[in-house]
Amino acid sequence: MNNIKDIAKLAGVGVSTVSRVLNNHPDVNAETRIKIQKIIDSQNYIPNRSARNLKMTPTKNIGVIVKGSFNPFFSEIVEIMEKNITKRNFSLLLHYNPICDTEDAEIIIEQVKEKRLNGVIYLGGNFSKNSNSYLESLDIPLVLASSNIDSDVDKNFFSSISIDNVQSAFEAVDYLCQMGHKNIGLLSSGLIDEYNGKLRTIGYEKALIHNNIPLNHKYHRDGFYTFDSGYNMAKDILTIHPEITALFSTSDIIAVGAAKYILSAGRNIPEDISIIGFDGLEYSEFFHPSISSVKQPIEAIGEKAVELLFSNTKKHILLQTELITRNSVCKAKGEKI
Amino acid sequence: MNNIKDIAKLAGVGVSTVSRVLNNHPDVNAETRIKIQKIIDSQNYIPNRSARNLKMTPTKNIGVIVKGSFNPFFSEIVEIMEKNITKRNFSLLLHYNPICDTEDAEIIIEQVKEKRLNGVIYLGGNFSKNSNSYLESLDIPLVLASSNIDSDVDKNFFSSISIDNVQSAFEAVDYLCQMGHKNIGLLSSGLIDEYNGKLRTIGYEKALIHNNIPLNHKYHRDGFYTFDSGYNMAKDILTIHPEITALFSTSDIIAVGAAKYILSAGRNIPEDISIIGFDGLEYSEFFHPSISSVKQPIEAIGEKAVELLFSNTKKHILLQTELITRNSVCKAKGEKI
DNA sequence: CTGAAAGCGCTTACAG
DNA sequence: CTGAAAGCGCTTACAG
Repeated sequence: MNNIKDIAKLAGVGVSTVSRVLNNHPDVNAETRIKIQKIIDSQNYIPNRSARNLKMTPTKNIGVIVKGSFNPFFSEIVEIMEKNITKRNFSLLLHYNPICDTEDAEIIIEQVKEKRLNGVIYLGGNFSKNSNSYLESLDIPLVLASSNIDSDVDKNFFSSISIDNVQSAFEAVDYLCQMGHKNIGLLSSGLIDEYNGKLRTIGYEKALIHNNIPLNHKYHRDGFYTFDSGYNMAKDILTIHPEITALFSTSDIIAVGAAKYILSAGRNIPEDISIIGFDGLEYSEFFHPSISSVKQPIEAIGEKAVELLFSNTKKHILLQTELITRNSVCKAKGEKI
Repeated sequence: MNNIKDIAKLAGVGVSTVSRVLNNHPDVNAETRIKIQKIIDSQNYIPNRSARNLKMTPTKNIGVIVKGSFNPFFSEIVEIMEKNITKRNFSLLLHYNPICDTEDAEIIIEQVKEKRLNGVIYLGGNFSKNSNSYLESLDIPLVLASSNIDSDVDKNFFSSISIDNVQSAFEAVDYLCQMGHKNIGLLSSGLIDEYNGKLRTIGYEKALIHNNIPLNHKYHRDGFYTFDSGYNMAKDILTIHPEITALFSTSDIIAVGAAKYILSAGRNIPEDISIIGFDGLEYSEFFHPSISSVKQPIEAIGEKAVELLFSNTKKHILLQTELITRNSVCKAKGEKI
């Protein structure tokens, strides 16, 4: 595999001229350009990006770093960001940060150095006290979107955007209460996502209190973001507590797993058990019956994040969600319609 | 943000010594090492990976490049590869190649140069005649897994592993025939994945012929890998052809969308319509009723790909799939059990 | 319009 | 055990 010197030699020109052709600089003689381009093509020459990054002065690159790899929720947000970043004549450089034990804040610095970024949007991830020193040393704008930010993180060095987890969960559970449900189970993602799990649990509890329903910690299960986990949590809680008539789940995947258990056990949704999920993904819509869900404002997250990045101010925004009612919730038995 | 020179100056040592600490080289005085490490930590210094890549001689790096971003099917395969690569004391460097108009083969060269890879496994993607010159110039082992490889690609420069699409589809549709179905609709992903769509269509047709059922091209719909597409194709085909009693879908996502339509229309699965998906994903298992599916040999793909990479031979392997029967298929009406 | 040279931030023989 | 120097493959002023 050859480098720019080989190409220059083959073309009988200097490396600078080859570089100019590579980068579409205007001041190259037309014939020379064609000659060089032919050699580049025939050799299948591809410049080494590491060398390029090392030398190039930052040119309108926004890094979008996604924590975890296969999350359909983030995938849609990235698409929206792409549009909004390109609109401003910047490029989006996407990086997936696999779940590992390196600090998320550290990854940001690493990517900024490696790719000479002019700004970073980080999707997801966890930021704690340990992040502070990294974030402080960053000299370009940073926006954290849907990230878990501990209360001891210094918020002066970045902007952030997320949903009001407590309020969102409150609305969903309050709706269940208004439909007459009193024994409402909570299936949370607490084992894998303590942050969101906890906030949504608080919303759940607030809704019960608001409706004068005593809290019962036995109605709370913690699990993972998997169908399986939802299935098993539902099986467990509904077997032990047959008096439960509704389930609030902190994720659609968990809700689908739970719904699958309910139907498999020969019971009906919503007649026997009402259920609400969280995220508003297609999973829940295409389950049968379609599962009601708290829809995350995907578009707004994508747009606002880019807007914040370019705004030269540090802001921390909480977005509202929307409760999508589909066919998985009905009045509790004995309640009048 | 500082570089290795700054650290060296701060520590009062040469850059080489800092580099040695960074790379855990043994021959550094213990005290010096501690002193330098302290400064590295306090400065939150992170080496520039571009510079590193540029200089470092290749050291046991295997690149795994995934085409397209959010595919749960690939996600599991990557996990298995990770285990098998680490077992051999190599590291897996993951790269997601977003769908764009750059040749997949070109991306391989680019990544090899940028990251100094010792081998590449490419998951998915398309390889045509245009790929030949790139693949030829590659001087490290390459394995294409689940990729679409045109017949005019020169197979002497890489190994490959994929499933027997024709046979897999044949088995699924043959099973449908044996259950007495004669009017079998085909919902294919042909609009977005011509390659797999075509091969699975051939398997479908072979099965019908094998069972003396005349082909009817009106029973064939092409769409995308989305729930929505499956829903709409099912709606269309079942409305126009009420005589259809079974559906074969070339993807689980399409199958779930189709199943959702069937149930939404007030019809039953499998009593009114039988349905089989493809891939064996959790989507289909957790739908209610669980949808039968052609399961891809995920483990085998992951293991064999790594094995081939390290084997020093060029081989092209076709793996068998397994038809998982769940609750979405029954005998056609009028057929005796 | 073109080329020689400096330098991006590292690593690694080499000499000590 | 340590440091000065060369060089990875590019880009970009600079001089012509």
